[in-house]
Parts: sequence; structure tokens; C-alpha cells
Amino acid sequence: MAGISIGELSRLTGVHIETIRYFEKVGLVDKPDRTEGGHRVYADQHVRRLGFIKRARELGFSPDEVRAILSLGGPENACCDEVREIAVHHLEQVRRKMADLARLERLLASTVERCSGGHVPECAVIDMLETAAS
Amino acid sequence: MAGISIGELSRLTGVHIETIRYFEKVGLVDKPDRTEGGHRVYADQHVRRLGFIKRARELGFSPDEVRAILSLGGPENACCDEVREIAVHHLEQVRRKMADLARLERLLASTVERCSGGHVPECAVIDMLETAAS
DNA sequence: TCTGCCACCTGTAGTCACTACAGAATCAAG
DNA sequence: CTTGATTCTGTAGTGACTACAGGTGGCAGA
Repeated sequence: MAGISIGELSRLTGVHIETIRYFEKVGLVDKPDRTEGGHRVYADQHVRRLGFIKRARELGFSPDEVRAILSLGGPENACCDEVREIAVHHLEQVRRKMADLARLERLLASTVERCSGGHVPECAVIDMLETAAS
Repeated sequence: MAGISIGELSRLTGVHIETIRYFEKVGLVDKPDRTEGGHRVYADQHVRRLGFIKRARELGFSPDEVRAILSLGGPENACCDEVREIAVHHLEQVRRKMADLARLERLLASTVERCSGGHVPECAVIDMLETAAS
């Protein structure tokens, strides 16, 4: 209710003060009111918005994707179909990345297993890295 | 056999010319010989080394991990146990990342499924992003 | 040999998403 | 009114490159 300082906002949301100012600069959060002396004064709306951004970033949405959702009018006004499209696209990327990692995991695991582990210059890991096949 | 220009090296390895020079600057690849005029002249050894670096990076080894392997004397001399340790550590990180992505995938997938997709302001994706639970 | 042109050189600056600092001003409590 | 914490602006740093500007090198054809 009462005005929130940037420090409180930071504590409430877990977003660094510097990052909050950065988000303001790049237009991810609205410019807050100021005190006479120029200190930022935030409202509850900013807490929600910043929490939203933080969570979306944690979930791997790129800043541009977050921006896209926000530009749809923000969590308050965005239309489901448009937001859904962004989420679906993001889901596809996540699945692609998972597949990549799974291949990598198999390769690494089997390589490490083949590895003698002895203090010798023959090494399956090195062999793998030297070999161009994926 | 014959000297290789930086352009050829780039074509052979698929690494950008600028990146090759960057790798030289940060010490990932040895400084090559030069022509009288100052152009870099590479040998086969550089092709192997650069290919090695490229592949390790593609496999998600961080530059520091690559540096660590190279500092063990490079692919030619490194000892299996030390390299293995780096690879095992990397494997752990890959698995952690996979688990993260899997959680994210489930959340996104179930959310998108719940999503009406209509042109309405109620949206499961927004709800998810607004909700702080992971 | 001269000319043309591409490849290459160095050095600097830009990217992204922040993070970190310096030095000054403001705020809140006592 | 003083003190100490907080906040302010603006700039610079991070990592891992990428991109450019402005100047040479190398080599083929005339």
C-alpha cells in the first residue's frame, strides 16, 4: 500500500537493486514515482510485475519473450491465445535442448565408463573429443 | 603440410576468423608462425587443436574446462584420470541441467494443455507465471 | 613490372543481460 | 542536527565472442 523503496522491492522479489534499475532502463518495468529527492517509490503493482518477470526468466523465457508477453498488455490484459503461442514456442525450444542434452549425456556417460581412469596417456574422453562424429 | 592461412583454417574447422584470433589472444591456441608480411601461418597441429576446442565447446565444456584439459598438456599428453575428472564433473552438470529442464517441460506442457487458447483474458500460462510455486 | 583485388592485419567498439563500482545526494532514526 | 544506511547517476566491467574501420600483404593476370 504505502510506497516501497527499491531496497524493499529487491528484498521482496529477490531481484538485485541494480537489476531493477536495469529493467527500468530497458523498459521491462514501468518508471516508478519519485520522492522529492529523487528516490524511486514503488507500488504493489511493481512487486507483481517484477515477480512475474523474475519467474518467467527463471523458467527460461528470454528477455524478448518476456517483453512480448508484457507488450500484450501485461499479465492483467494479455490474451490467452497469444500468450499460449509464446509458451508453446518456448516449450519446443526446451524440448530441443533436452534432446541435445540427452545425446550429450549418453556420449559423456559411455565415454567416462570406457575410461580406464589410470594415470596413463590413453584416454577415451580425449578420443571422443578428437573424433569429429557426433 | 604446407602452411595454412587463417582463412583456410577457418574453413577447415568452421571456426570464425575473428574467433581464431580471439582464441590466440586468450591463450587457447598457440601463436602460429608468421609470413614476412605478418600473416599467420598455421600447421596441421593447429587444425587438430582448433577442432578439439570446437568440439569440446559444442559438447558444452566451458572455456575454462577446455583450458583445463589443454593445460594438462593437450590431447597429446593429458593423463586419463585428470581428464576423466573434468568429464565426470561436466556430466554431473549436464544431468542437473536435464533435471531442471524436465521439470520446466512438465510445467510448461501441462500449463499449455490447460490453456483454453481462446481470445480471452483468462490464461493458464499467465496464472503459472504469476504464481510463485515451482 | 604494374595493377587490381581479395585476404589478412591491428585495434577498438559493440553485443547481451547483467553486475560492480565511485562519488554524491537523500532519508530516517535518535 | 547528526549519523549512518540507503539510494542516486553514470560509467565500466564481465564472458565469449562478433563486427567494423582503416591499413597492409600476397598473388594472378595484363
